[in-house]
Amino acid sequence: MTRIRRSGALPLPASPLLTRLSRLVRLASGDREALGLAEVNQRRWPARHELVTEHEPVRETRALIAGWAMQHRTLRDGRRQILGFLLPGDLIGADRQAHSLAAAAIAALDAVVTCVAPAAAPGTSLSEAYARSAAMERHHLMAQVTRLGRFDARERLADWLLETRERLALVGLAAADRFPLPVTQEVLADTLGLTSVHVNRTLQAMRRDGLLAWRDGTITFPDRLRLEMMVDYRPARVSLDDEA
Amino acid sequence: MTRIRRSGALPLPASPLLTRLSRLVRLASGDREALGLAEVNQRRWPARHELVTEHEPVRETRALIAGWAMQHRTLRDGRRQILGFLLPGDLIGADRQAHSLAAAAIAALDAVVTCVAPAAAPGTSLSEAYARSAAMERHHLMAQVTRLGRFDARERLADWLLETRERLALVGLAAADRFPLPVTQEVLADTLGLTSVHVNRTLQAMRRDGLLAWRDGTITFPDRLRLEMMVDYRPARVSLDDEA
DNA sequence: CGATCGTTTGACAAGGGTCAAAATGCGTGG
DNA sequence: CCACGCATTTTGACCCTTGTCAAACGATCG
Repeated sequence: MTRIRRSGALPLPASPLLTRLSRLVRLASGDREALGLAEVNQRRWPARHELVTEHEPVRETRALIAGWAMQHRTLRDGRRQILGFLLPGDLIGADRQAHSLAAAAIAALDAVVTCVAPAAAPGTSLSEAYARSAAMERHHLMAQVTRLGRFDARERLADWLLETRERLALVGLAAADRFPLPVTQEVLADTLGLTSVHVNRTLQAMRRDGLLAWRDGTITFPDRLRLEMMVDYRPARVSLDDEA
Repeated sequence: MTRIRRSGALPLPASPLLTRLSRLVRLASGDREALGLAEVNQRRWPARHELVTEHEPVRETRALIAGWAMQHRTLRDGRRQILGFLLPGDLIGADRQAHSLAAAAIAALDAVVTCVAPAAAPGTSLSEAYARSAAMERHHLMAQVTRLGRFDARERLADWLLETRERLALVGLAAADRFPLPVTQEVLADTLGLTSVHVNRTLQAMRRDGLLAWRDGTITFPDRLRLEMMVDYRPARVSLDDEA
Protein backbone atom coordinates (compact mmCIF):
# COMPACT_ATOMS: atom_id res chain seq x y z
CA MET A 1 0.00 0.00 0.00
CA THR A 2 2.81 2.41 0.79
CA ARG A 3 5.19 2.97 -2.06
CA ILE A 4 8.77 3.79 -1.19
CA ARG A 5 9.84 6.85 -3.06
CA ARG A 6 13.52 7.37 -3.72
CA SER A 7 13.43 9.58 -6.76
CA GLY A 8 14.73 13.00 -5.67
CA ALA A 9 17.36 13.84 -3.09
CA LEU A 10 14.53 14.43 -0.64
CA PRO A 11 14.67 12.26 2.43
CA LEU A 12 11.49 10.28 2.89
CA PRO A 13 9.45 12.25 5.42
CA ALA A 14 8.93 9.36 7.82
CA SER A 15 6.15 9.66 10.33
CA PRO A 16 7.56 11.18 13.51
CA LEU A 17 5.11 9.19 15.61
CA LEU A 18 6.17 5.86 14.18
CA THR A 19 9.80 6.90 14.28
CA ARG A 20 9.73 7.92 17.89
CA LEU A 21 7.84 4.96 19.25
CA SER A 22 9.99 2.59 17.22
CA ARG A 23 13.05 4.01 18.86
CA LEU A 24 11.56 3.58 22.29
CA VAL A 25 10.44 -0.01 21.77
CA ARG A 26 10.80 -2.62 19.07
CA LEU A 27 7.22 -2.53 17.77
CA ALA A 28 5.33 -5.57 16.56
CA SER A 29 4.30 -5.27 12.92
CA GLY A 30 0.61 -5.22 13.89
CA ASP A 31 1.23 -2.25 16.12
CA ARG A 32 3.17 -0.47 13.41
CA GLU A 33 0.23 -0.96 11.09
CA ALA A 34 -2.21 0.35 13.66
CA LEU A 35 -0.13 3.50 14.02
CA GLY A 36 0.07 3.97 10.27
CA LEU A 37 -3.67 3.60 10.02
CA ALA A 38 -4.33 6.04 12.83
CA GLU A 39 -2.21 8.67 11.14
CA VAL A 40 -4.39 8.69 8.07
CA ASN A 41 -7.01 10.56 9.98
CA GLN A 42 -5.30 13.88 10.61
CA ARG A 43 -6.55 17.06 12.11
CA ARG A 44 -4.94 20.48 11.73
CA TRP A 45 -4.97 23.35 14.15
CA PRO A 46 -3.86 26.95 13.65
CA ALA A 47 -1.15 28.56 15.73
CA ARG A 48 -2.36 29.69 19.16
CA HIS A 49 -5.26 27.27 19.17
CA GLU A 50 -5.92 25.71 22.58
CA LEU A 51 -5.90 21.95 22.12
CA VAL A 52 -6.58 21.12 25.76
CA THR A 53 -8.09 23.27 28.48
CA GLU A 54 -6.93 23.03 32.08
CA HIS A 55 -9.37 21.23 34.42
CA GLU A 56 -11.38 19.90 31.47
CA PRO A 57 -11.85 16.16 30.96
CA VAL A 58 -9.40 14.54 28.57
CA ARG A 59 -11.41 12.29 26.28
CA GLU A 60 -8.87 10.51 24.16
CA THR A 61 -5.19 10.05 23.63
CA ARG A 62 -3.84 11.90 20.64
CA ALA A 63 -0.47 12.26 19.02
CA LEU A 64 1.30 15.28 17.65
CA ILE A 65 2.41 14.65 14.08
CA ALA A 66 3.67 18.04 13.03
CA GLY A 67 4.27 21.43 14.61
CA TRP A 68 5.06 22.50 18.15
CA ALA A 69 2.75 22.87 21.13
CA MET A 70 3.26 23.90 24.73
CA GLN A 71 1.81 22.74 28.00
CA HIS A 72 1.31 25.68 30.33
CA ARG A 73 -0.39 27.16 33.35
CA THR A 74 -1.45 30.75 33.79
CA LEU A 75 -1.82 32.32 37.23
CA ARG A 76 -4.53 34.69 38.38
CA ASP A 77 -2.31 37.72 37.92
CA GLY A 78 -1.17 36.78 34.45
CA ARG A 79 2.14 35.16 35.21
CA ARG A 80 2.59 32.15 32.99
CA GLN A 81 4.69 29.03 33.37
CA ILE A 82 5.30 26.76 30.44
CA LEU A 83 5.71 23.23 31.78
CA GLY A 84 7.08 21.72 28.64
CA PHE A 85 6.82 21.40 24.89
CA LEU A 86 5.12 18.85 22.71
CA LEU A 87 7.12 17.98 19.63
CA PRO A 88 6.27 15.84 16.61
CA GLY A 89 5.92 12.23 17.68
CA ASP A 90 4.82 13.11 21.21
CA LEU A 91 1.64 11.76 22.75
CA ILE A 92 -1.04 13.94 24.30
CA GLY A 93 -2.74 12.49 27.34
CA ALA A 94 -1.29 8.99 27.04
CA ASP A 95 -1.15 8.63 30.80
CA ARG A 96 -4.87 9.23 31.05
CA GLN A 97 -7.18 7.33 33.38
CA ALA A 98 -10.97 7.19 33.46
CA HIS A 99 -12.54 10.63 33.86
CA SER A 100 -9.18 12.28 34.14
CA LEU A 101 -8.87 16.04 34.08
CA ALA A 102 -6.19 17.98 32.28
CA ALA A 103 -3.55 19.16 34.74
CA ALA A 104 -2.56 22.00 32.41
CA ALA A 105 -3.56 23.65 29.17
CA ILE A 106 -2.00 22.73 25.84
CA ALA A 107 -1.75 25.30 23.06
CA ALA A 108 -0.35 25.20 19.54
CA LEU A 109 2.79 27.29 19.03
CA ASP A 110 2.56 27.13 15.27
CA ALA A 111 0.37 25.23 12.82
CA VAL A 112 -0.07 21.78 14.29
CA VAL A 113 -1.27 18.40 13.03
CA THR A 114 -2.61 15.70 15.31
CA CYS A 115 -4.20 12.28 15.01
CA VAL A 116 -5.92 9.97 17.45
CA ALA A 117 -3.50 7.52 19.03
CA PRO A 118 -4.59 3.93 18.60
CA ALA A 119 -5.67 2.13 21.75
CA ALA A 120 -3.08 -0.28 23.09
CA ALA A 121 -4.11 -3.57 24.64
CA PRO A 122 -2.18 -4.46 27.80
CA GLY A 123 0.93 -6.48 27.12
CA THR A 124 1.41 -5.36 23.54
CA SER A 125 4.53 -3.65 22.29
CA LEU A 126 2.44 -0.56 21.67
CA SER A 127 1.37 -0.39 25.27
CA GLU A 128 5.00 -0.70 26.30
CA ALA A 129 5.87 2.10 23.90
CA TYR A 130 3.25 4.35 25.45
CA ALA A 131 4.60 3.58 28.89
CA ARG A 132 8.10 4.53 27.83
CA SER A 133 6.85 7.65 26.18
CA ALA A 134 5.19 8.61 29.44
CA ALA A 135 8.42 7.83 31.27
CA MET A 136 10.31 10.17 28.94
CA GLU A 137 7.80 12.87 29.65
CA ARG A 138 8.20 12.40 33.37
CA HIS A 139 11.93 12.53 32.90
CA HIS A 140 11.65 15.86 31.12
CA LEU A 141 9.44 17.26 33.85
CA MET A 142 12.05 16.32 36.43
CA ALA A 143 14.75 17.90 34.33
CA GLN A 144 12.63 21.03 34.23
CA VAL A 145 12.38 21.09 38.02
CA THR A 146 16.13 20.80 38.38
CA ARG A 147 16.71 23.52 35.79
CA LEU A 148 14.37 25.96 37.48
CA GLY A 149 15.45 25.12 40.98
CA ARG A 150 19.22 25.01 40.68
CA PHE A 151 20.45 26.39 37.34
CA ASP A 152 21.26 30.01 36.58
CA ALA A 153 20.02 31.69 33.42
CA ARG A 154 22.83 30.58 31.15
CA GLU A 155 22.68 26.99 32.35
CA ARG A 156 18.92 26.89 31.93
CA LEU A 157 19.16 28.05 28.36
CA ALA A 158 21.98 25.68 27.49
CA ASP A 159 20.44 22.67 29.14
CA TRP A 160 17.01 23.28 27.68
CA LEU A 161 18.32 23.82 24.17
CA LEU A 162 20.36 20.63 24.36
CA GLU A 163 17.39 18.65 25.57
CA THR A 164 15.16 20.05 22.87
CA ARG A 165 17.70 19.28 20.17
CA GLU A 166 17.93 15.73 21.42
CA ARG A 167 14.17 15.28 21.39
CA LEU A 168 13.96 16.61 17.86
CA ALA A 169 16.85 14.43 16.74
CA LEU A 170 14.91 11.41 17.98
CA VAL A 171 12.36 12.03 15.24
CA GLY A 172 14.86 13.16 12.64
CA LEU A 173 14.08 16.84 12.94
CA ALA A 174 17.45 18.02 14.24
CA ALA A 175 21.03 17.69 13.09
CA ALA A 176 23.92 17.19 15.48
CA ASP A 177 24.58 20.89 15.71
CA ARG A 178 21.42 22.67 14.61
CA PHE A 179 17.67 22.59 14.84
CA PRO A 180 14.64 24.78 14.18
CA LEU A 181 13.29 26.78 17.11
CA PRO A 182 9.95 28.36 16.21
CA VAL A 183 9.35 30.32 19.40
CA THR A 184 9.82 33.85 20.68
CA GLN A 185 12.17 34.84 23.47
CA GLU A 186 9.08 35.56 25.52
CA VAL A 187 8.00 31.94 25.27
CA LEU A 188 11.49 30.88 26.19
CA ALA A 189 11.34 33.16 29.21
CA ASP A 190 8.07 31.62 30.41
CA THR A 191 9.61 28.20 29.97
CA LEU A 192 12.79 28.95 31.88
CA GLY A 193 11.36 31.02 34.69
CA LEU A 194 13.00 34.24 33.50
CA THR A 195 11.90 37.49 31.88
CA SER A 196 12.20 38.01 28.17
CA VAL A 197 14.63 40.86 28.78
CA HIS A 198 16.96 38.60 30.67
CA VAL A 199 16.65 35.81 28.14
CA ASN A 200 17.67 38.31 25.51
CA ARG A 201 20.74 39.46 27.39
CA THR A 202 21.76 35.92 28.24
CA LEU A 203 21.42 34.81 24.62
CA GLN A 204 23.60 37.68 23.50
CA ALA A 205 26.27 36.80 26.00
CA MET A 206 26.20 33.19 24.85
CA ARG A 207 26.45 34.28 21.24
CA ARG A 208 29.43 36.45 22.10
CA ASP A 209 31.05 33.47 23.79
CA GLY A 210 30.54 31.37 20.70
CA LEU A 211 28.19 28.97 22.44
CA LEU A 212 25.36 29.32 19.99
CA ALA A 213 23.84 31.20 17.10
CA TRP A 214 20.15 31.83 16.43
CA ARG A 215 19.20 33.12 12.99
CA ASP A 216 16.12 32.57 10.82
CA GLY A 217 14.46 30.45 13.43
CA THR A 218 17.37 28.04 13.61
CA ILE A 219 19.65 27.37 16.55
CA THR A 220 23.23 26.42 15.75
CA PHE A 221 25.84 25.10 18.16
CA PRO A 222 29.37 25.93 17.00
CA ASP A 223 30.64 23.48 19.63
CA ARG A 224 27.93 21.33 21.08
CA LEU A 225 30.30 19.32 23.26
CA ARG A 226 31.55 22.42 24.99
CA LEU A 227 27.98 23.38 25.77
CA GLU A 228 27.27 19.89 27.09
CA MET A 229 30.32 19.99 29.32
CA MET A 230 29.21 23.34 30.63
CA VAL A 231 25.99 21.95 32.10
CA ASP A 232 27.08 18.33 32.48
CA TYR A 233 24.35 17.37 30.06
CA ARG A 234 23.20 13.74 29.92
CA PRO A 235 20.84 12.40 27.32
CA ALA A 236 17.60 11.06 28.77
CA ARG A 237 17.76 7.33 29.42
CA VAL A 238 14.55 5.82 30.57
CA SER A 239 15.19 2.11 30.25
CA LEU A 240 18.07 -0.31 30.01
CA ASP A 241 17.67 -1.11 26.35
CA ASP A 242 17.43 2.43 25.01
CA GLU A 243 19.37 2.99 21.85
CA ALA A 244 22.99 4.00 22.40
CA MET B 1 -7.95 -12.05 60.63
CA THR B 2 -7.77 -8.40 61.55
CA ARG B 3 -9.41 -7.56 64.82
CA ILE B 4 -10.95 -4.11 65.15
CA ARG B 5 -9.75 -2.47 68.29
CA ARG B 6 -11.81 0.29 69.81
CA SER B 7 -10.78 0.07 73.43
CA GLY B 8 -8.83 3.25 74.24
CA ALA B 9 -9.27 6.79 72.95
CA LEU B 10 -6.62 6.03 70.36
CA PRO B 11 -7.80 6.40 66.80
CA LEU B 12 -7.36 3.21 64.83
CA PRO B 13 -4.10 3.62 62.92
CA ALA B 14 -5.55 2.78 59.52
CA SER B 15 -3.13 1.82 56.79
CA PRO B 16 -2.15 4.95 54.90
CA LEU B 17 -1.77 2.95 51.69
CA LEU B 18 -5.27 1.52 51.84
CA THR B 19 -6.65 4.86 52.94
CA ARG B 20 -5.08 6.78 50.12
CA LEU B 21 -5.91 4.41 47.30
CA SER B 22 -9.47 4.05 48.61
CA ARG B 23 -9.88 7.78 48.37
CA LEU B 24 -8.59 7.82 44.82
CA VAL B 25 -10.76 4.95 43.59
CA ARG B 26 -13.57 2.84 45.01
CA LEU B 27 -11.59 -0.38 45.46
CA ALA B 28 -13.03 -3.86 44.91
CA SER B 29 -12.92 -5.97 48.05
CA GLY B 30 -10.47 -8.38 46.45
CA ASP B 31 -8.08 -5.52 45.79
CA ARG B 32 -8.45 -4.25 49.33
CA GLU B 33 -7.54 -7.68 50.58
CA ALA B 34 -4.52 -7.86 48.32
CA LEU B 35 -3.29 -4.57 49.72
CA GLY B 36 -3.83 -5.69 53.29
CA LEU B 37 -1.91 -8.84 52.59
CA ALA B 38 0.95 -6.99 50.94
CA GLU B 39 1.36 -4.76 53.94
CA VAL B 40 2.04 -7.66 56.25
CA ASN B 41 5.46 -7.96 54.77
CA GLN B 42 7.11 -4.76 55.89
CA ARG B 43 10.61 -3.52 55.59
CA ARG B 44 12.18 -0.74 57.65
CA TRP B 45 14.91 1.63 56.66
CA PRO B 46 16.88 4.07 58.79
CA ALA B 47 16.92 7.80 58.14
CA ARG B 48 19.24 8.80 55.29
CA HIS B 49 19.12 5.39 53.70
CA GLU B 50 19.04 5.50 49.91
CA LEU B 51 16.04 3.47 48.80
CA VAL B 52 16.56 4.01 45.08
CA THR B 53 19.71 5.03 43.21
CA GLU B 54 19.57 7.25 40.15
CA HIS B 55 20.16 5.44 36.85
CA GLU B 56 19.74 2.03 38.49
CA PRO B 57 17.05 -0.39 37.34
CA VAL B 58 13.83 -0.27 39.32
CA ARG B 59 12.85 -3.86 40.03
CA GLU B 60 9.50 -3.67 41.73
CA THR B 61 6.80 -1.27 42.78
CA ARG B 62 6.78 -0.54 46.46
CA ALA B 63 4.68 1.57 48.76
CA LEU B 64 5.64 3.88 51.57
CA ILE B 65 3.75 2.96 54.72
CA ALA B 66 5.36 5.19 57.29
CA GLY B 67 7.92 7.97 57.39
CA TRP B 68 9.01 10.54 54.84
CA ALA B 69 11.30 10.16 51.86
CA MET B 70 12.54 12.53 49.18
CA GLN B 71 13.20 12.15 45.50
CA HIS B 72 16.23 14.18 44.51
CA ARG B 73 19.04 14.84 42.08
CA THR B 74 22.53 15.98 42.91
CA LEU B 75 24.69 17.85 40.42
CA ARG B 76 28.38 17.42 39.80
CA ASP B 77 29.27 20.45 41.89
CA GLY B 78 27.13 19.44 44.83
CA ARG B 79 24.04 21.48 44.16
CA ARG B 80 20.99 19.43 45.03
CA GLN B 81 17.41 19.66 43.88
CA ILE B 82 14.67 17.81 45.68
CA LEU B 83 12.00 16.94 43.15
CA GLY B 84 9.35 15.97 45.62
CA PHE B 85 8.49 14.08 48.75
CA LEU B 86 7.12 10.62 49.30
CA LEU B 87 4.60 10.48 52.12
CA PRO B 88 2.84 7.54 53.75
CA GLY B 89 0.49 5.92 51.26
CA ASP B 90 2.58 6.94 48.24
CA LEU B 91 3.80 4.46 45.67
CA ILE B 92 7.41 4.11 44.63
CA GLY B 93 7.96 3.32 40.98
CA ALA B 94 4.33 2.57 40.13
CA ASP B 95 4.74 4.02 36.65
CA ARG B 96 7.51 1.57 35.91
CA GLN B 97 7.94 -0.20 32.58
CA ALA B 98 10.14 -3.15 31.65
CA HIS B 99 13.82 -2.49 32.37
CA SER B 100 13.11 1.02 33.51
CA LEU B 101 15.80 3.09 35.15
CA ALA B 102 15.28 5.39 38.09
CA ALA B 103 15.10 8.99 36.93
CA ALA B 104 16.19 10.23 40.35
CA ALA B 105 17.39 8.96 43.71
CA ILE B 106 15.06 8.34 46.62
CA ALA B 107 16.29 8.69 50.18
CA ALA B 108 14.64 8.29 53.56
CA LEU B 109 14.25 11.52 55.52
CA ASP B 110 13.47 9.75 58.75
CA ALA B 111 12.82 6.13 59.70
CA VAL B 112 10.77 4.67 56.91
CA VAL B 113 8.62 1.57 56.43
CA THR B 114 7.84 0.13 53.00
CA CYS B 115 6.12 -2.90 51.55
CA VAL B 116 5.90 -4.37 48.10
CA ALA B 117 2.88 -3.09 46.20
CA PRO B 118 0.71 -5.90 44.90
CA ALA B 119 0.64 -6.34 41.13
CA ALA B 120 -2.51 -5.01 39.50
CA ALA B 121 -4.08 -6.81 36.58
CA PRO B 122 -5.28 -4.49 33.81
CA GLY B 123 -8.85 -3.40 34.24
CA THR B 124 -9.03 -3.91 37.98
CA SER B 125 -9.86 -1.18 40.43
CA LEU B 126 -6.36 -1.50 41.81
CA SER B 127 -4.83 -0.76 38.44
CA GLU B 128 -7.05 2.28 38.15
CA ALA B 129 -5.94 3.36 41.61
CA TYR B 130 -2.31 3.10 40.60
CA ALA B 131 -2.99 5.15 37.51
CA ARG B 132 -4.62 7.88 39.56
CA SER B 133 -1.81 7.80 42.05
CA ALA B 134 0.62 8.33 39.19
CA ALA B 135 -1.56 11.16 37.92
CA MET B 136 -1.39 12.83 41.34
CA GLU B 137 2.35 12.52 41.28
CA ARG B 138 2.52 14.11 37.86
CA HIS B 139 0.26 16.85 39.10
CA HIS B 140 2.61 17.56 41.98
CA LEU B 141 5.59 17.66 39.66
CA MET B 142 3.82 20.24 37.53
CA ALA B 143 2.96 22.26 40.61
CA GLN B 144 6.63 22.13 41.51
CA VAL B 145 7.62 23.50 38.12
CA THR B 146 5.20 26.39 38.47
CA ARG B 147 6.39 27.13 41.98
CA LEU B 148 10.04 27.24 40.99
CA GLY B 149 9.46 29.07 37.75
CA ARG B 150 7.04 31.78 38.76
CA PHE B 151 6.68 32.06 42.55
CA ASP B 152 8.82 34.16 44.86
CA ALA B 153 10.22 32.76 48.10
CA ARG B 154 7.19 33.47 50.24
CA GLU B 155 4.78 32.06 47.71
CA ARG B 156 6.87 28.94 47.26
CA LEU B 157 6.87 28.27 50.95
CA ALA B 158 3.15 28.91 51.35
CA ASP B 159 2.11 26.89 48.33
CA TRP B 160 4.35 23.97 49.18
CA LEU B 161 3.24 23.83 52.78
CA LEU B 162 -0.39 23.89 51.74
CA GLU B 163 0.12 21.11 49.25
CA THR B 164 1.99 19.00 51.76
CA ARG B 165 -0.70 19.48 54.37
CA GLU B 166 -3.31 18.39 51.88
CA ARG B 167 -1.38 15.27 50.93
CA LEU B 168 -0.97 14.34 54.57
CA ALA B 169 -4.63 15.02 55.27
CA LEU B 170 -5.52 12.53 52.55
CA VAL B 171 -4.06 9.78 54.72
CA GLY B 172 -5.25 11.20 58.00
CA LEU B 173 -1.89 12.55 59.07
CA ALA B 174 -2.75 16.25 59.08
CA ALA B 175 -5.42 18.37 60.73
CA ALA B 176 -7.07 21.31 58.99
CA ASP B 177 -4.56 23.75 60.43
CA ARG B 178 -1.51 21.76 61.48
CA PHE B 179 0.74 18.93 60.46
CA PRO B 180 4.13 17.42 61.29
CA LEU B 181 7.08 18.57 59.21
CA PRO B 182 10.13 16.42 59.96
CA VAL B 183 12.68 18.22 57.79
CA THR B 184 15.39 20.82 58.19
CA GLN B 185 15.31 24.25 56.60
CA GLU B 186 18.15 23.08 54.41
CA VAL B 187 15.95 20.35 52.94
CA LEU B 188 13.21 22.89 52.43
CA ALA B 189 15.69 25.12 50.62
CA ASP B 190 16.74 22.34 48.26
CA THR B 191 13.09 21.66 47.58
CA LEU B 192 12.13 25.24 46.85
CA GLY B 193 15.17 26.30 44.89
CA LEU B 194 16.42 28.67 47.60
CA THR B 195 19.24 28.78 50.13
CA SER B 196 18.68 27.76 53.71
CA VAL B 197 19.55 31.27 54.82
CA HIS B 198 16.80 32.72 52.72
CA VAL B 199 14.31 30.08 53.78
CA ASN B 200 15.08 31.01 57.35
CA ARG B 201 14.50 34.71 56.78
CA THR B 202 11.34 34.10 54.81
CA LEU B 203 9.92 31.83 57.49
CA GLN B 204 10.61 34.46 60.12
CA ALA B 205 8.82 37.09 58.10
CA MET B 206 5.84 34.79 57.63
CA ARG B 207 5.77 34.05 61.35
CA ARG B 208 5.82 37.76 62.08
CA ASP B 209 2.90 38.23 59.71
CA GLY B 210 0.94 35.55 61.49
CA LEU B 211 0.88 33.27 58.47
CA LEU B 212 2.34 30.25 60.22
CA ALA B 213 4.11 28.84 63.22
CA TRP B 214 6.69 26.06 63.32
CA ARG B 215 7.53 24.57 66.69
CA ASP B 216 8.51 21.06 67.78
CA GLY B 217 8.44 19.80 64.22
CA THR B 218 4.85 20.90 63.70
CA ILE B 219 3.59 23.52 61.29
CA THR B 220 0.52 25.47 62.36
CA PHE B 221 -1.57 27.80 60.22
CA PRO B 222 -3.32 30.44 62.33
CA ASP B 223 -5.42 31.28 59.27
CA ARG B 224 -5.13 28.73 56.53
CA LEU B 225 -7.65 30.42 54.25
CA ARG B 226 -5.66 33.63 54.24
CA LEU B 227 -2.61 31.67 53.20
CA GLU B 228 -4.59 29.94 50.47
CA MET B 229 -5.88 33.24 49.14
CA MET B 230 -2.36 34.59 49.10
CA VAL B 231 -1.17 32.02 46.58
CA ASP B 232 -4.54 31.21 44.99
CA TYR B 233 -4.12 27.65 46.19
CA ARG B 234 -6.26 24.92 44.58
CA PRO B 235 -6.41 21.38 45.87
CA ALA B 236 -5.17 18.82 43.34
CA ARG B 237 -8.00 17.34 41.30
CA VAL B 238 -6.98 14.61 38.98
CA SER B 239 -10.28 13.11 37.91
CA LEU B 240 -13.94 14.01 37.73
CA ASP B 241 -15.06 11.83 40.59
CA ASP B 242 -12.47 12.84 43.15
CA GLU B 243 -13.86 13.32 46.59
CA ALA B 244 -15.28 16.79 47.20
C1' DC C 1 31.43 18.82 78.56
C1' DG C 2 32.99 19.04 74.02
C1' DA C 3 31.23 17.87 69.36
C1' DT C 4 27.92 18.24 66.06
C1' DC C 5 23.96 19.68 63.72
C1' DG C 6 20.59 23.09 62.85
C1' DT C 7 18.98 27.83 63.26
C1' DT C 8 19.76 32.68 63.36
C1' DT C 9 22.07 37.09 62.35
C1' DG C 10 24.96 40.58 59.87
C1' DA C 11 27.32 42.78 56.07
C1' DC C 12 27.84 42.76 51.47
C1' DA C 13 27.55 41.18 46.48
C1' DA C 14 25.18 39.91 42.43
C1' DG C 15 21.89 37.86 39.41
C1' DG C 16 17.89 38.91 37.62
C1' DG C 17 13.58 42.00 37.48
C1' DT C 18 11.27 46.45 36.13
C1' DC C 19 10.13 50.19 33.31
C1' DA C 20 10.51 52.59 29.29
C1' DA C 21 11.96 53.56 24.93
C1' DA C 22 14.38 52.68 20.69
C1' DA C 23 15.40 49.61 16.90
C1' DT C 24 14.33 45.92 13.89
C1' DG C 25 11.56 42.84 11.33
C1' DC C 26 7.57 41.50 8.83
C1' DG C 27 2.90 40.79 6.97
C1' DT C 28 -0.61 43.29 4.71
C1' DG C 29 -3.02 46.56 2.05
C1' DG C 30 -2.75 50.35 -1.02
C1' DC D 1 6.99 48.37 -4.52
C1' DC D 2 6.21 51.17 -0.62
C1' DA D 3 4.22 52.43 3.77
C1' DC D 4 1.94 51.44 7.79
C1' DG D 5 1.05 48.77 11.99
C1' DC D 6 2.08 45.31 14.98
C1' DA D 7 5.09 41.94 17.15
C1' DT D 8 9.59 41.00 18.61
C1' DT D 9 14.19 42.11 19.87
C1' DT D 10 17.42 45.14 21.89
C1' DT D 11 19.24 48.68 25.03
C1' DG D 12 19.70 51.61 29.21
C1' DA D 13 19.12 52.97 34.00
C1' DC D 14 17.86 51.57 38.24
C1' DC D 15 16.28 48.55 41.97
C1' DC D 16 15.15 44.50 44.65
C1' DT D 17 15.18 39.80 45.84
C1' DT D 18 18.05 36.32 46.80
C1' DG D 19 22.83 34.44 47.34
C1' DT D 20 27.42 34.43 49.78
C1' DC D 21 30.40 34.24 53.53
C1' DA D 22 31.17 34.09 58.19
C1' DA D 23 30.22 33.94 62.73
C1' DA D 24 27.26 33.36 66.83
C1' DC D 25 23.86 30.91 69.09
C1' DG D 26 21.12 26.86 70.70
C1' DA D 27 19.93 22.25 71.32
C1' DT D 28 20.96 17.44 71.39
C1' DC D 29 23.89 13.45 72.28
C1' DG D 30 27.43 10.36 73.47
